[in-house]
Amino acid sequence: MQENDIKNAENGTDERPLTRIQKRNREAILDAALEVFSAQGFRGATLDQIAAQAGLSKPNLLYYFPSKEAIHTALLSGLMDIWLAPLHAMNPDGDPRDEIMTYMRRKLEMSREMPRESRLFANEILQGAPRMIEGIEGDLKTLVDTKAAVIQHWVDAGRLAPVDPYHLIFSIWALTQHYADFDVQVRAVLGPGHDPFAEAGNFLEMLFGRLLAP
Amino acid sequence: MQENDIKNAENGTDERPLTRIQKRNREAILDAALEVFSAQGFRGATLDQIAAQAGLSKPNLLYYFPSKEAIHTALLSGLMDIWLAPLHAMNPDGDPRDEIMTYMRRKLEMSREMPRESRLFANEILQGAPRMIEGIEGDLKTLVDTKAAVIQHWVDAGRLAPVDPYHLIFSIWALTQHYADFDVQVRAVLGPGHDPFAEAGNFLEMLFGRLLAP
DNA sequence: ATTTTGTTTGACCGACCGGTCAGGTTTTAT
DNA sequence: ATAAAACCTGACCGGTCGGTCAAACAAAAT
Repeated sequence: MQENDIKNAENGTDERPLTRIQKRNREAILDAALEVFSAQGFRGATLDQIAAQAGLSKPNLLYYFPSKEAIHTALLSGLMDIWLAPLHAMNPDGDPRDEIMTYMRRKLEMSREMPRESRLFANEILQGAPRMIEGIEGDLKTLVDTKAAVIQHWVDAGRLAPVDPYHLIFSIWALTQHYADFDVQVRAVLGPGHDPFAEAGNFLEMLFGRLLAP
Repeated sequence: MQENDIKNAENGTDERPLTRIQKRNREAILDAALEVFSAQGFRGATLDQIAAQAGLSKPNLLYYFPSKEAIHTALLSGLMDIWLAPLHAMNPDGDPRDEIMTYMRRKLEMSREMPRESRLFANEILQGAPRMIEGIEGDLKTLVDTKAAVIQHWVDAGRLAPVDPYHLIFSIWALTQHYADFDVQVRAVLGPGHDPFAEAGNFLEMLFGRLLAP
């Protein structure tokens, strides 16, 4: 007989620890799926494309994930936390302008270093967020509500120019993610010899600097 | 015998004038295609969806347009002019701040009244603009270059706060289109009882007012 | 009234889609 | 060494994809 009831101490579900091969292939699949989903959207992407990108056969993909849907869900849920981290890090006890400027800088940095993730989210929301609306109405709204209240307190205390906290946050999202999501357009318009993200950094420093000045 | 060589005076191609039925059905198809393409992207959309939305049979679609690709192209080329119109209307002889604020207001108005068109463009650019890169590198870049030069002259003449003209235009695009493209997210975060576009109007008036103040 | 032209559709095609499965191969545990 | 477990694949399945076509139908011109 065989000891079979392995319990994972972290979550109580019965999961065996991942083998080297499982770890390597799951990562390869998720990376390939990020590449393809972010460039094609969910419906536009195919398992064959993802398999080819990952260097695996299609049946082998489905050995590690039960369905196309499951791969997509795994990507989105894994990314939600990463995406919210910079906003989560905004400190109510810090200096108002510093905190908001730091948040903006971190979001721009994420756009530069994780453009595929940004485009994955953009694709999903553009298409009505059918597989993400729960997380948006839940975790995301809760976090934004919390941080918007913090900003509102700063405004009420006269420590910040009077701005609508929600639309301030939206403006940071819009401006920073634009450089990842519309990268092709930005580069085509600017032409060669430009560093869009570096220029955006300077521009956004000035824009938000002026917006938040008392 | 029949007089058959009808020449269109406008472009020299031999096109008969459109029938009432042709006009009606072409419009129905393009409207349905806008609905579906903007919500699903090119690859994600199907001819059956478009046909159903238009109230026509699939073969009948292909009686009016030779292919899925042709419908998409017709939509994009028809929309490019509409999309560029507000920027085109920016008057070099007008008051700098008025001209830029008016441009921002028109873009926000377009986001409110033509969200499907905005999402169609967003989908295309997100996915690398494979069917639009020509127009972006051509007409769009040319127009932006021209207007950026105008803005730069305003800055050089001290009539406007010193801003990078290209990124000023990008910021207007990002902020106004965000409310159309990410409508689902914006509404989910704000919750019920909000008019996102009205609030955005107020917020952007203040934001660009402060940015452009001398 | 009839012929010509324009419009519409059901049936169908090959290609591709997500997903399955039996069986082979490699790795790991004993 | 060998048995068990984990890993991988070619062949295949039913459904959907974009697109075709012959034939029926409707509108307009004569």
